[in-house]
Amino acid sequence: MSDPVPQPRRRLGAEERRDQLVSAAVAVLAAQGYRGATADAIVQQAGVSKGLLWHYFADLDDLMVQTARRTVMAIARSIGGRLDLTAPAPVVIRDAIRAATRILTEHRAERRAVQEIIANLRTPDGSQRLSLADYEDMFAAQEAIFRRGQREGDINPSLDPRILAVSYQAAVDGMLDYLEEHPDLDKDRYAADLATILLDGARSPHPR
Amino acid sequence: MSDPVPQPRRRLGAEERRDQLVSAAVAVLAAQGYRGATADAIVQQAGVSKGLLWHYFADLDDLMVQTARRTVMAIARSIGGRLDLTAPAPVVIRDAIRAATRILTEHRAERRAVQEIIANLRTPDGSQRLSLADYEDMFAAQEAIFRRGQREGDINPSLDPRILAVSYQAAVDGMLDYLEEHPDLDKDRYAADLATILLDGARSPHPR
DNA sequence: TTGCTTATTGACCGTCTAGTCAATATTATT
DNA sequence: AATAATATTGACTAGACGGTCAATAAGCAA
Repeated sequence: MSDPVPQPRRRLGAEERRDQLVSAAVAVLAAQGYRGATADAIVQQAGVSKGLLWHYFADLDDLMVQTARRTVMAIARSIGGRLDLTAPAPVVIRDAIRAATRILTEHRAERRAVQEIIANLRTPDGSQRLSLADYEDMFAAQEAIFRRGQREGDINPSLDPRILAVSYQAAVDGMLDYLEEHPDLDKDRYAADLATILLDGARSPHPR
Repeated sequence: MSDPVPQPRRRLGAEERRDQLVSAAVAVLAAQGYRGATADAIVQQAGVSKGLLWHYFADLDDLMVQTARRTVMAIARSIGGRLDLTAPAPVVIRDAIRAATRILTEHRAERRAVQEIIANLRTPDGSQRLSLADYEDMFAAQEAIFRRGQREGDINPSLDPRILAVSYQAAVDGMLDYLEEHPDLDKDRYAADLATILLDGARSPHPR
C-alpha cells in the first residue's frame, strides 16, 4: 500500500533482460500452466512493461521456444556433469536416473515449465506437435548409451535401444510427477528402485 | 458453393446430443490441441450452433471434464474386458500392456484428447492441476494387481507397488507417443518387448 | 554538456473467445 | 388442430489477450 516513490528505471543489457524474462516465463508456467502464461502475466512477474517483451522476443511462441531451449540445455548440462561417461553403460544409466531424479526434483519449476511448453507447442496451424532439437539431442544421447551397453554385452541386444531410451525417460518422468504429488515419499529410494527395475529388465536375456 | 436448401433441423435427445458434442470435442482436441479446442471449433465440428453447447454443458471446463471422463471410462472398459483377472499377476500385467497398446493405438484421437485435457485442466484459479477420479481408479486397479503379484510371490515384494504402477503406465504412454511418430515400427513387437523389460525388472529379486 | 543510441514505457487496437438471451422450430400430447 | 414443452438458433456482449507504436528516459561517447 505504498509505492509513490517511482523507482528510477534501470537499463539492462539485452542478454540479462532476456534471461530475466525467460525466468519469469518459467515461474508463471510452473505456477499457472500454459493457459495462465499470458504475455501480461509474464511481464508482470518480471516487473516490466509489455512493450519490452516484444522488443526481445518476436512473439509468444518465440518466448516459449527459447524458454524451453534454455531450460532444457541448462538441465541437461547439469545432469550430464554428474556422469562419468567412461563407466560401463549400466553404471551410467543408474547414475543418470539418480542424477535426473535429484536435479529435476530440485528444479520443479523448470521441469514443469518445459513440460507445459512441450505439451502445448504446435505448428502455427495447430495441427501438429512441435519437437525441440535440444530435447531430441538428449534423447539421442540416452539411446547411444544403451547401444554401447549392447555392444559391450551389458544390455540385452534383442531390445531396440530407442524403445529403451523412450520408456526409461517416460518412467522417470512419470515417477517424478507422482513424487511431486506425494512429497512424503523417499525420492532417492524410489529413484534407486526404478533404476533397479529398469536395469534388471534391460539386462536379463529373459529366459522363458 | 451451393447451400440454398436449408436442411430441416433435427431434434436429438439430450444424451445423444451430449455424446455427439463429446465426440466433436475429442476430434478437435486430437487435431488441434487444447488451445485449438475452442467452443466455436467444437460446435462447428459437431455442425451445431454455439448456443446449444451451453444448453448441455455449463462451461468449457465442464465439457472437457465430461469428455475426459467418458473417454477414459470407455477405454478402461475396453482394456479391462480383454483381461482375465483370475490369471497370475505377471500374465495379467503382460496382457494389460499388450491390450493397452493395441486399443490405444486404435484410438489415437481418444488417447490424445485425454492427454490434452489432463495436461491442461486446472483449478479455476489456475494454480493447481486437476486429477480425474476415473483416471485415479484405473491407476488403483493397476496397483492392486502388483500387490497381488507380491502376495503370490511373483513380484519382488521390496518394490513399492505404487511406483511400479506409475512407472509402467508412464512407460507405456511414452512408448505409444514414440510409436505414433514412427508408424513404421512394429507395435506388437514393442509392446511385447516393453512387457518383458518391465516384468523382468519387477520379478527378479535383483541380486547384487 | 551535448548528442547519440537504444532500452523502456504506457496507451492503444483489432481480434478472438466464452458465454448470454430472446426468438424460433420441432416433436410429443391431447 | 391446438397446445405445451423443449431443442435449437443466431445475433450479441464483455472481456481478455497478443501485439503495435510513438514518445521518453537511461547510459555512453565526444
